Amino acid sequence: MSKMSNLPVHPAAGSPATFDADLDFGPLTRRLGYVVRRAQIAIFQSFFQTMSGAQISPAQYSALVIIARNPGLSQTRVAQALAIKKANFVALARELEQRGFVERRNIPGDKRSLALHLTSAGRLAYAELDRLSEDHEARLREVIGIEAYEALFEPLIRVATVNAVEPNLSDSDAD
Amino acid sequence: MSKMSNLPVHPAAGSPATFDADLDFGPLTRRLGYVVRRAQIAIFQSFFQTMSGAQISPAQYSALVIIARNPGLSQTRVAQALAIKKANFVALARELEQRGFVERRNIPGDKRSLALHLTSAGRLAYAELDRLSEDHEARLREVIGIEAYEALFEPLIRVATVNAVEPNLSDSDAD
DNA sequence: TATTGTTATACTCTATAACTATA
DNA sequence: TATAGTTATAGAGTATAACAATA
Repeated sequence: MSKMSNLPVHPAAGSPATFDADLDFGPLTRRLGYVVRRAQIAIFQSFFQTMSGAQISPAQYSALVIIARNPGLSQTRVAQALAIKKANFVALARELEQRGFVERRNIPGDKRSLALHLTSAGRLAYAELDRLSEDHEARLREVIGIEAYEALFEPLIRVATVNAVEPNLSDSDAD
Repeated sequence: MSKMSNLPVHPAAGSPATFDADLDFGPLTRRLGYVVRRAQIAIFQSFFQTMSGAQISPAQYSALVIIARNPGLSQTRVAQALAIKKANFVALARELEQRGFVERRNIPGDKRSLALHLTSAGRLAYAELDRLSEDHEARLREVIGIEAYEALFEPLIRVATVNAVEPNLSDSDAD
């Protein structure tokens, strides 16, 4: 019941994983999902290498960012922002608390909610993590060039909304 | 030990999952890994919607493509092409065989290897799947625009090679 | 000795349902 | 009734080690 460390996403790392030059990939290299998937795996592996000293997963880092920039949010709200089920966010939040990065404060108005804040140690760690992750971005820029790098964000963010609900519908389930 | 259907990657689908406009995401929207990850999840969900009739996962589709375009490859070779561990490819190959799409032939030269080929049913299914998946690409193009869409592939493929091993090293483990 | 396909296994991630205590 | 945090659980993905048959 105690696991200590939510890390791995696919940290086996070390291996090739490139596109095999003497095979015919046919339409695969023109399937955005396939290409994005391969890119995501590679980036996460690279992220783990860069962050190896810090023992932090991409999910943990993203949670720290949201909490740092939006202090006082509830767990449900942070989970929602990161598109994580609140049930699955519990373990993540708990570990960040146990490592002394995050505080879960009771708030006056509502005894159910817990407001998330960074501790001073959390702020320190976050600053360092942010620096490291910026180094990681720099590494990626070196691989694909600054122009291509810059050009990726807007379309990818747009793609991330393909399944967004139309704004004038029932808007049923929240989880 | 028999599971019949390797499907879901994250097919819960249906919900928003967009970037929350009234929260500060800080550096997150400038972290390629985060943006690529969110895009990948959205694309896979969209893929499942488009392919819902065909009952096919992205991994199964990609395997069919490789087998279709490179008939006679061994399991290990296909797994390698897709960056899947050969151990984990066993179930996938078995299901494609059980659904009548793929044949595993013994070859004269080597009694260990199994050569993978599409059956005629497999070729038929593959043609349909390819058509559907092209429809899916069209949908993505509509969301981000044709120019942005076209511009994504080359940089993403390049990113996918960030961790590629330098060509003049020990080249140890194969799996 | 090395490789192919395979099994077994552990761990992570995600989704769902249900509970509790509040509201 | 509805919501926040939580627990339990099942399914799917992935990594590792080991084995039998074959090379």
